Amino acid sequence: MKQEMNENILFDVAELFKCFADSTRIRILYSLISKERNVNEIADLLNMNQSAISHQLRILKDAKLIKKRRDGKTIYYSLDDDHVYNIIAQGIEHVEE
Amino acid sequence: MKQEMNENILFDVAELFKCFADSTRIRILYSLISKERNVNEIADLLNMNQSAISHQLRILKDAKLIKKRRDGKTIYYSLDDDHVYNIIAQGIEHVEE
DNA sequence: AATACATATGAACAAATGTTCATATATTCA
DNA sequence: TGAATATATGAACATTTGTTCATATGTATT
Repeated sequence: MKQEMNENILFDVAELFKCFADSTRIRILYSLISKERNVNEIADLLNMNQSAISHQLRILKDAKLIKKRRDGKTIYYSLDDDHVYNIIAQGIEHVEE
Repeated sequence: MKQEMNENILFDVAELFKCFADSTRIRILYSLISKERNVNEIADLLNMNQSAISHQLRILKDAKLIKKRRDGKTIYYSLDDDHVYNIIAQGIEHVEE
């Protein structure tokens, strides 16, 4: 990590971490570590309504943290990036100390 | 990372990431990677007023991401944890792709 | 003790954010 | 084509959040 850092990059990093900074979104991401899931499955798992989950999935998708795949009526979401797992793992390590 | 995850832990992880999810705070943390700094130094560096920085330092302190050391009138802040560096580094890696 | 310097804090305000509700879009199947 | 299922979206609302302003606290120096 170089000494002089572009302000814009740190701004983007903050934007990225916003995705991990909400318990709904982080539970969604965590649930996708083991396997891909569709929207209603996630909603059931988190015991939240489908609309709330859809809104959050869009945020995660825009941030390129997850990707989608359609199979008939169903849309499956999965993690899109290795960093996602690593960042969550670091976070868990920190809070578990 | 184990399969069944305590909901509370993920909640705490989200709380942790909130610290990294604001550009003021992440610029503060980034500025502390190279060396400890006092409050006014940080305020000058980020071109923000002293009060705003103090408020954010308190949040970072409460989250145990930074620690303080008094030397006379001056209080020096520094990073309190290895994970801080690692989490920021992962974040930068992701956005730089 | 009085002044100056460094930092912290509380209240107020504006801006950003997450959820809900109602409804729209897309796909499948009878 | 029409009904059923799965997902997406926009508006509204309440809550949270970050900054500013004024002021308080703590320390050193004269």
